Amino acid sequence: MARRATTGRVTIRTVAEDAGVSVAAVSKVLRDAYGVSDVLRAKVRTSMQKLGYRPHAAARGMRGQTYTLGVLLPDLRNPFFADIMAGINEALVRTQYQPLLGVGESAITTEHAVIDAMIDRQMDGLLLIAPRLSREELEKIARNVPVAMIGNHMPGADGFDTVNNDDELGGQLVVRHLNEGGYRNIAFLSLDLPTPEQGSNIRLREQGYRSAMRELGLARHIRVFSAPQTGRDIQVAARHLLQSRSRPEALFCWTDFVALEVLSVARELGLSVPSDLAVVGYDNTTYCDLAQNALTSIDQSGQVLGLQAARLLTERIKGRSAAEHFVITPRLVARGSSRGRAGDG
Amino acid sequence: MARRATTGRVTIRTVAEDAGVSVAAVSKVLRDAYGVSDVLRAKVRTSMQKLGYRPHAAARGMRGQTYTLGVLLPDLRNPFFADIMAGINEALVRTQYQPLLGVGESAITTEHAVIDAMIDRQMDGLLLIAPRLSREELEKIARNVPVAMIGNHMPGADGFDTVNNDDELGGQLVVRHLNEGGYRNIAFLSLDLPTPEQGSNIRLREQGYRSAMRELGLARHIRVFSAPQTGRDIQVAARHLLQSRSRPEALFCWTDFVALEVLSVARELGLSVPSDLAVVGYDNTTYCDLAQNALTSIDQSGQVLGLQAARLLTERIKGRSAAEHFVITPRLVARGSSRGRAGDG
DNA sequence: CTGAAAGCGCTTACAG
DNA sequence: CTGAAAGCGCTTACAG
Repeated sequence: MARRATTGRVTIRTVAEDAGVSVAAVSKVLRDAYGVSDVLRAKVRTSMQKLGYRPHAAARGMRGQTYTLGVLLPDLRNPFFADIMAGINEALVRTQYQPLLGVGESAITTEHAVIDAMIDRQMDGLLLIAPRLSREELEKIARNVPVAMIGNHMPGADGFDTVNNDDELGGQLVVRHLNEGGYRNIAFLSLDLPTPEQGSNIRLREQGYRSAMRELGLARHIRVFSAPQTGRDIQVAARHLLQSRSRPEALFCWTDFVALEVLSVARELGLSVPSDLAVVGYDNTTYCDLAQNALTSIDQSGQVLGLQAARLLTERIKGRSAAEHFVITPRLVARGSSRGRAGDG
Repeated sequence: MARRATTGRVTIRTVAEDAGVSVAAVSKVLRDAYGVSDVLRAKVRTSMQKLGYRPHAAARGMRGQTYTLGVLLPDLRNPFFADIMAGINEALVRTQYQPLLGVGESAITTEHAVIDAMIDRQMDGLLLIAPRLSREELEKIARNVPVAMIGNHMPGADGFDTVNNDDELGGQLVVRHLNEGGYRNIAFLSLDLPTPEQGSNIRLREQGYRSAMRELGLARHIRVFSAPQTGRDIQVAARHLLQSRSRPEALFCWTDFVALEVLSVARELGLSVPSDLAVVGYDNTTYCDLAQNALTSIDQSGQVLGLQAARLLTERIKGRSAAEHFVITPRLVARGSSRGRAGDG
């Protein structure tokens, strides 16, 4: 254990010796850098193959890149994030970059800890999915490391890129669809947030809901409720809402998971969907399609969001500094949960 | 950009100068290593705080540990993995270790790529969740890096630790429960695997199913079907099975997600659950509890599995070399989907 | 208990 | 196009 000089590890130097070239030359081949002849490159490649060389990421990280991208997820329960990851992987396949995920647990302190850990590990870029962090905090982080963000509108941000669907339009699509089905008394079920950020996607969905209601002359029916994050608490809030005298005819929930809980409570209360109550979600996750849910939802193309964000991030790592803000058009997928009011169809 | 000597980064050397001690001393404080006086330690801590020092993980990785644990997940769709992660985080909070996740996409080649990437980044240990890799491959990886595995029984493996629930018992619990509800013609719906590993948890659930059927004198009813991974394909297989003349009275599905698809198909076909057909899943994920599913399932305490595995892994990193194989007792959670046969209740 | 020095495996100017 | 040398920020024996 004394001196590890000949510990068996195949390093850039082993390869250099085997190929009969300098260490610097091997490094250049490794990085696909400019200034090596094809002959030399071929020799080095052969030696690498033969010796089973694997670059030591920590050593690379000391001087150059780590070829690691940090992806921050709010949680592991929402299957929507799987769509986003599929897009990220699609963008990164055939590149040298490896995505590694951290879970923020929807808590600002945990998010900070995870982001710090990623920066400490010299990750080349950060892809933040629906972070709770404020714009100031994000700008600060983006000064240290390239950042792209999904699921939070900050069109004015000039330190990092954003990729979103048009949440306001999404909210409008829902209201118009429900109105066509004969529903008038439509409420919005939002998330109970300690610090409601202005540009958050939830807030924009609500704005879309409000503006469409007004447009359709339904301003008097505008009502916004909110429920916490976890299953139990959602049920309590939903039960309270559905048992009240002023129960709405239709409930637009900010995300699918909440809508599924509402469907559950409606069934327990003996309400029939969609005649007594219409329910609409957001994200169009796989569960919407099950016959027992048949949940109408907004598809925001998670895979495209992920693909686009990963591309913007790698561009930024390569040097672009002007911020880009990409917005996708959402699409409503109608299912049984909003098929029409009793007596209207 | 020429020489970065004074680039502003706070390093161990900056701290040493500020505290008026040696670089080696700071390193020792950083690692909580033996052989520093309380006075020196206090001085160093103060300087670290004051300067906002953050250890450079890549540099640490060059010589010692990276304090990073790699967690390999098969996919991001199954909410069961969120329970496991909660346990992992619980075990790691207040330690220096940071878990970072990679997604294997249920494909051996991707799993290999992710594991290689983690090893290249000098992660201190790997926590593999239900990997597809063979025992030989796992033993080989475990020779390079400490490994703990969840969701795959390999009691004989002596190179790494395993943490599992007793899947065979789980399978037996399901059959006994269904039998008590008056079901006799009980089938098992397994996963279509290219290379079915012997000790895989799915295989053990099947064994439990078989042995319990025999025990109850139902050997003649033993039937094992299988379906692929993805939603669409599962539905096709389920539809075929439920439309056949020899439709079983009860279907035990290897995991909740498949059971939810079966419930969906049953509803589409106009079958009533549980009188025409009982359905049981495995993992007791949050969706089981929704009224529209009311899915009976086996709870294998994902959080405990994760907690235990993370503990074993850190022990192993600290030096233990004897393998440990931990097994948890599963528990059946009965819900409406298996309440009893028509005419029996 | 404390510190000077070597070295981990790369990348980066720089000189040839 | 090619290579020798310095250095990234730590940890690790080793000597004092």
